[in-house]
Amino acid sequence: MSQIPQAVRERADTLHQQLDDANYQYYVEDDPRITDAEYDALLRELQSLEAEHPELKTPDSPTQRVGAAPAERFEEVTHAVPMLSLDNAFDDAELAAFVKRVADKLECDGDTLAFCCEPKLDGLAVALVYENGRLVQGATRGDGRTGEDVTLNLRTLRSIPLKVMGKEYPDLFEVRGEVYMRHSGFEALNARARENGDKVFANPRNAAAGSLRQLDSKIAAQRPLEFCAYQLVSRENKSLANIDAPHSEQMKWLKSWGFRISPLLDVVKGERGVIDFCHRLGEQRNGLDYDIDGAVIKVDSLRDQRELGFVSRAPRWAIAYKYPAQEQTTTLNDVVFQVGRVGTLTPVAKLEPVRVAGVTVANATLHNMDEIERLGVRIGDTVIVRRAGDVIPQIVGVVESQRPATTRAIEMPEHCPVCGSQTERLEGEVAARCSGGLFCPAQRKEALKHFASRRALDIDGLGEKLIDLLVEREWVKTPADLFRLEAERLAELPRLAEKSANNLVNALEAAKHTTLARFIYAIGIREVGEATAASLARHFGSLQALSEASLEALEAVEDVGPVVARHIHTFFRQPHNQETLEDLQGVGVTWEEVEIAGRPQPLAGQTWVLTGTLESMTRDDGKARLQALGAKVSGSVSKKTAGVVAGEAAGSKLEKAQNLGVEVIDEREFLQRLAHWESASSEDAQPTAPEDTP
DNA sequence: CAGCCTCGAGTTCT
DNA sequence: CTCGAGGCTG
Repeated sequence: MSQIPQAVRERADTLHQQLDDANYQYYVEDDPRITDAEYDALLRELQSLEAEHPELKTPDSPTQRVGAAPAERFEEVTHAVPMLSLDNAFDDAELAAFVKRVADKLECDGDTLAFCCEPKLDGLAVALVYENGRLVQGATRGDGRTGEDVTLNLRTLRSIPLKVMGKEYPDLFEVRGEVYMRHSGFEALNARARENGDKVFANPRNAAAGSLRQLDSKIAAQRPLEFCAYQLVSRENKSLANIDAPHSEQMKWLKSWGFRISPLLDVVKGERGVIDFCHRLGEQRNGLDYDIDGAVIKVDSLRDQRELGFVSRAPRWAIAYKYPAQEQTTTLNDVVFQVGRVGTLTPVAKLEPVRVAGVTVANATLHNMDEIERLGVRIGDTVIVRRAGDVIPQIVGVVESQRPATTRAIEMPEHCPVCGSQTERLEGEVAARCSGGLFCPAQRKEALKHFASRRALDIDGLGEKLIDLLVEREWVKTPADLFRLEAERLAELPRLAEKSANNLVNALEAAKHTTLARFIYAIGIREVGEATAASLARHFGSLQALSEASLEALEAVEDVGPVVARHIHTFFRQPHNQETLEDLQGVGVTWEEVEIAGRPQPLAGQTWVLTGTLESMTRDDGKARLQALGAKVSGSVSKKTAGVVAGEAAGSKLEKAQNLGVEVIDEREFLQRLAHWESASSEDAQPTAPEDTP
């Protein structure tokens, strides 16, 4: 010891202190004072000093957060004070009942009773034991009575003080809290894993759990784990005079000792205060950088806590308020393959029905075989289902620890489940397809649905169920057959009374007159959607010209390259397609071949994007009016976008527009500009030309 | 040839 | 809405 020069020792102490302070500022105060690079430089300097003088290397040195040699297994730890679970409350009424129960038992006024409230982080509970201010043990909750000794892993968390700050603390105490991962850290971790081809984690909670249970603490050290304290358990009190201080007071001590506590922690009064806190937190929830699954409400007074005591395994003085889960686990019962309009086979998960964020989910798409492989999911597995900001449920992961012995692999069928044709997976493509074409009833149904859909011929009253029926009875094989349906015959169908049969026939009659663009879209050429169909209609002006166009002529059209040109070219040269097209014209389907032209188009060359909900019109109406002014209307924002119209509840597109500095206007401004543009463009228009919007 | 921009296709539940 | 892939541009 004595060989170490005084200056070196002092420098080491300073570095030690600076690094501890930096961790405290970053993790406890949320207020980084130095950059990551500066932190690393200080850490490296201390490491080199310690390398030269190993005596400087104390267990509480910041350099010791890098992890130690891998362990064989975790030792079992018995918690001196059991880590109990909490009762749950799922709504306001249950919160109110909790407050009343407590007030009645204490024989006091519930309205003035103080409760300490904080978010319930979605992570793993751990207990840290400090002796003489130094971290000596950290353990998982386990079953509440015994857990696993994960001290080496926990030492690597920079938000856990290895030595507590200040001087006033008990000789022996325990801090309980949650180990969790922030979204930002989780995303970065998964991005790295994806690059290295490693397994990605389904959610921050699983990532935190997996990281904490790493036997190699060097790996744990590289995981962005954090700790947030929620309770002080004093085992021995020699230096603190008032260990009976309210819970909220004790949380302040923890903070002063260098622990992170929730910045959202609040002391409130009575039922009103508790309920308001939970509602406020619910509103903040989506904006947080970490997952919470609810709030924890505790009676603040420790004396009251003691008086209330416990019922079986849960304290009477606390309750966990749980938000409806956005994520649930359930069993994957089966996987079926659905056949899409162009024959794409999509694996659909059949789930044991489970309530997720308010609705019961029984089906979820698995997209394709790549996704199945990525998830590593098998039939019979327990899977994690989420309904995030998006409404559509997705399977985000597998709970491998709960895999039964009898799971079955998911395999792409060799034959189409509907028509029995061979399936094929083209080189370089993710999807597999049924090769049956329109011979396959599933593809025929989907093609007809597409034909009748709103953006195509818009046949009112011809829904999914009816199409299924018509195809199964073989009344309809091609779109042209639709127009030969008769009301009396339709009325024979179950659940289709005379009135609706007549309505349908009328709707079919009305749909016969359409535009060239809609017609091209409706016939369902591969890779030809709404936008491409409109381009083709503008460019060729008639179906005749389009059907005779050479590959070169097709490629000259905007948005059409070799692949799409090939699809179009082939389509018009298939005999059955030619027949159907002739047949359609034969049964009286007509369209305007000449597109509206000649009117000035003030927005020519501009691309606009509509997002959110508009009050005075639908998005489609807005789109049509913009298009009539010469604008292109697209679904995604880029730096080439001329402007974005943001209605109510606009989401990611609005954000992207703001990031890219694209002009964003609200509905009022949009209406004013429309009026202006439309009047400007109608000045020169012929007086007889009607507006194409009401 | 890479990277950006757009379009097409598929999707759940009430 | 999101993903994947086709088309276009620098």
